[in-house]
Amino acid sequence: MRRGAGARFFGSYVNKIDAKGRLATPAAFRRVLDLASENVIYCIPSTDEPCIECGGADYIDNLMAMIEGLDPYSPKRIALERAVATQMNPIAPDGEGRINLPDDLRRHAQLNGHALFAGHIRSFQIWNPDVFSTALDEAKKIASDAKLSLRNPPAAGGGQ
Amino acid sequence: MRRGAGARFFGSYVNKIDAKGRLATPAAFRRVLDLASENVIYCIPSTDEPCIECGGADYIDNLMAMIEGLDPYSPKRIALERAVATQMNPIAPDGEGRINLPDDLRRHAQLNGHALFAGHIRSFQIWNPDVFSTALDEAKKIASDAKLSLRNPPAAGGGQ
DNA sequence: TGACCGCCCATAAAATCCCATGCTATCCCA
DNA sequence: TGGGATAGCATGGGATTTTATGGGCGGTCA
Repeated sequence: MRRGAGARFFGSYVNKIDAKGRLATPAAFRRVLDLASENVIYCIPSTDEPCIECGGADYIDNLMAMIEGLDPYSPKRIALERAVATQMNPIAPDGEGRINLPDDLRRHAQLNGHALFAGHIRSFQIWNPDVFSTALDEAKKIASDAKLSLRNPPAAGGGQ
Repeated sequence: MRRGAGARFFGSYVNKIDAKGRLATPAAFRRVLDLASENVIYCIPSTDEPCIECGGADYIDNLMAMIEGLDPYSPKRIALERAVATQMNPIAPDGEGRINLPDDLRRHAQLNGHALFAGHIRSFQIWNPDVFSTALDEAKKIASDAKLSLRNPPAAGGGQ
């Protein structure tokens, strides 16, 4: 099984939020996160959608690198730093890989009894399952158009 | 050079789904997948047909390269990630090369007792055998016309 | 003092590992 | 060329491990 740099978040999983507010992260995602080396999941409310964006150490490293590529005192950079850093929640899962989301995150994603984990390759998102299903339908429509404009990357084999 | 870079999925095979839901992948396909280097088969429900699209590491690498070429937060990319990544299932075959398909995939392909593996050159598909036979008849009809639009590939540089 | 959090253990269901078994195709040697 | 030996393959089933979930307990901080 490929690990670390090459590992990706795939698939979607629905888990229960128990009476104590705990939510088990899917085992497949835990393996990608590599919690053994750093027991933290970084969670931030999406600015555009009612969901929570999550990732591990390399997700946050990549995000920081993109921001730090901007000019040090540009308004854009300062705004991004503020918007991202203040909203970011590093959450440590318990021994069984469960997390306890803060109230504001839970409210932002409209979570109640169950939560859906959606793999987004280098990150994953947490959704209310019902809200997600409509978002997925939307995405499929856009994707079926977008697919037609995808091109084979140079030097790669066939496939489409 | 990756072993199996030139290998292709040819032929069709019908295997049984046993009482535990396990399904043996044809040995010929296993060799193409090169499970020795990464024991995963990537499976996604086809958007257009009642079947499951499957491939190995290079299949997914190619797909991901197309998506990751887009800007990180562009709506198109997010839609593609959602439509593709959340529907993608990385499935690890057991010691005998058998896979256990999740319920949603099994339902999408209308699988019950037996499953048909259909080679598609760089990927393969899993079908209900009965459904496949009508799809094959359709394809044969279209193919006899489509052949006329085939052209010779450029002589130089193309191969690998 | 009381809500909450981190830590520990329990459990049932599901996934996975490991070994066994016929059957078939292939190989090898006379 | 023929026929026995051998290896590969799809399939079956018991044993083991993983995983999601539930609950208890002590500390801590307001």
